[in-house]
Amino acid sequence: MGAANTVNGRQPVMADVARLAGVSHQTVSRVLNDNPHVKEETRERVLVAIRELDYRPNSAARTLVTRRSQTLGVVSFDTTLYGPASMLYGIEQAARSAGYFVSIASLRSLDGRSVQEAVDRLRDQAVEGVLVIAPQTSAVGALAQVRSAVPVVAVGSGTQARVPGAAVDNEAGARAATQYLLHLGHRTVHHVAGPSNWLDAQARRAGWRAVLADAGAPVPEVVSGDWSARSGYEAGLHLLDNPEVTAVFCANDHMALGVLRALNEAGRGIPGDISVVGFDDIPEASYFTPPLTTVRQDFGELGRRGLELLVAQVEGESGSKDRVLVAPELVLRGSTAAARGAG
Amino acid sequence: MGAANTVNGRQPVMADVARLAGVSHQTVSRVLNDNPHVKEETRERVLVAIRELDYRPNSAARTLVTRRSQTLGVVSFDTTLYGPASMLYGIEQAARSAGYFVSIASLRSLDGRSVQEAVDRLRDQAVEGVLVIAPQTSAVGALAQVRSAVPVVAVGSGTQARVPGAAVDNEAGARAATQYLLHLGHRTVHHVAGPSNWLDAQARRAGWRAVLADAGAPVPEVVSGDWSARSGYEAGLHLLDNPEVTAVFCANDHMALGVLRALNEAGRGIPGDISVVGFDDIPEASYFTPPLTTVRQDFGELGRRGLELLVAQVEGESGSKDRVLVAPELVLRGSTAAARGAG
DNA sequence: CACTGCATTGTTAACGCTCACATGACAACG
DNA sequence: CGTTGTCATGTGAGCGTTAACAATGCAGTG
Repeated sequence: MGAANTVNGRQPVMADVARLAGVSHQTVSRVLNDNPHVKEETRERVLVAIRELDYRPNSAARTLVTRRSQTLGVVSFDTTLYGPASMLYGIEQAARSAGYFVSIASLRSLDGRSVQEAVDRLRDQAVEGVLVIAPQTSAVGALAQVRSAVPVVAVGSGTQARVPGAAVDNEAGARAATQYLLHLGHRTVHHVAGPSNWLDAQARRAGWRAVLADAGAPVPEVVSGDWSARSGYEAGLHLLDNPEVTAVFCANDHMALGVLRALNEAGRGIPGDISVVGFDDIPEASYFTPPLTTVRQDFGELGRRGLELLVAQVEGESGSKDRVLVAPELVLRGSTAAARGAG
Repeated sequence: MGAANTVNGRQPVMADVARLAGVSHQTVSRVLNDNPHVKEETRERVLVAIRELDYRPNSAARTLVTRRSQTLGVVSFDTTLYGPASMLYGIEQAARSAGYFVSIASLRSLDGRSVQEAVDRLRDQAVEGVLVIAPQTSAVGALAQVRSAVPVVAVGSGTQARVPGAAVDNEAGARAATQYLLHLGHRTVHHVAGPSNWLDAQARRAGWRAVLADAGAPVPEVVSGDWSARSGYEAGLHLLDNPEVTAVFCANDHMALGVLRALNEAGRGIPGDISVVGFDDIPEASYFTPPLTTVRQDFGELGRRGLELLVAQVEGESGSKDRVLVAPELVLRGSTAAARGAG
């Protein structure tokens, strides 16, 4: 077998393959690019030579002449969180199957300058399009301002962003959760919201409020957190002050975890005394104490859809949609039950 | 101000800048590469022209001639998990500050072919080095076989990998956890292990066993899980069968969460009846019920150190280390207490 | 049999940059 | 006042690929 891998001590190039196969370099190029005007026998000979030398095309040279890098960029804020991490995973898979490479750039902070900086960084790499995972209003606002020669698509950034993107229908999810709690007979539902500068937090809060308003239920004051379990815990302590609380809808599972912890510590029964619902359905949610009723969103799917959107733009498909909404799903577990004295 | 961004409808190139500044393209190149042989006044003129046209160097052309892509590749298995996600984050930051771009490739499965495929994919992009986040023995084995013209470094892959890399000292962490439980007066410590094909799982198990052996404590049979909370829950159910269990060391926090859940359900007091220790210190660990004593490992640091290692290899620094061990730290919380009837 | 058309292959010129070397100016030196 | 050296700049080649066009051969056609 082959795998020489060097010719005169350097990486083999197209000309080396051509020489070995007894053809011109252009014929090698044709074989590589599946050009039909190559005799079958010649093609074979070239392929053998390629294998023999373990030749790999130089992507820089190809990019230089075709002006296509086959690379897409992903900008993300905190890939440590479950959501962004899962989206990134979905994105990479979709990119590969669409024939693109993926380059990443993470944001230092959320101001416009930082977003522009990351996009520039990717532009320097000649990416053909940019996908942004940054669900904060500031980031999205910055995004709308970004000067870019290439298409930019947002993923998971609420539904009102001024740039094309794929997002979960947060409002629908929040409505489903709130409605379910009301159906269980709770007089009203309290809400532990996410940071108000996150689009997702805004949408979930809006959905929750809309359902209460429609049902004529009182709309309690919102307690806000920062998505962390710690902030959920603090919100939980706050809710404990109010004996009327019987149902809580948390804007994400981590905060729900904190709430559960606060309630457990205080000896409140869940769901006996208080029902709790989360949002996200992180893998651990079924193993909370008690298992958490929550709204599942498929982050991987979101990433894939976002990437498809971007590819459509990059490849200039006319009439391609510029907005995709993914429906979330309410998952029932042990943290919710009928209100005391209700049906 | 400037930002013309096109010259005759195309992206500006070095020659356009040169013309505008009244110099040769080579002088522009010198300015861009901080060559000292440029008169200050000329440099200024060039910089102005660059800004005026919003010129950005074509990276493909530069890569073609310098044979350096300024890009490093990262191969990872499941970026959805907290550990890998955090490492990726650390890696990207370190890469940026070292002046490199980061391209990612995720693995479909863990066999050697898949690893080779991912590395090849990155090679096709002309990366100058590859960082692998894949802590399974199979992946590391495959890694040792990988044919690659560029340096390959593993991150978080136990301490015995046959390729250079950065890892947490899992054994030390496990020893610390086990020792602590023994000090609390527990007769012995049970272990919920990770999948046996993960190097981390092996090392943690080895550390646990070594301490028990040294202390002359009985070494109970190990219960194995797959890192998930679900498997921890099942392990917990299993442990409940044995009334002698008073202390459990879990190989990660998610499994510890499952164990907590099983014990809570069964009405066992934690830490009154049973003490539980985890490993990782995920952000939620302090909000488990009860808060989890665990072994903290700094994944971000791990990623940074791994990247530094890789950069040292890429830049051919002689005498550079090829192995870095990061020390973990035992974090005490509410899930552990002295054994009943002990000191 | 000259002529057209198609399949196959080769030749040459970009792509935009850096490297090696050439050039010109001007000061310092004997 | 020619020689040497140094700084600042320019010139030309080449990196490895694809695109455009040219050339060849061979079958089919009138």
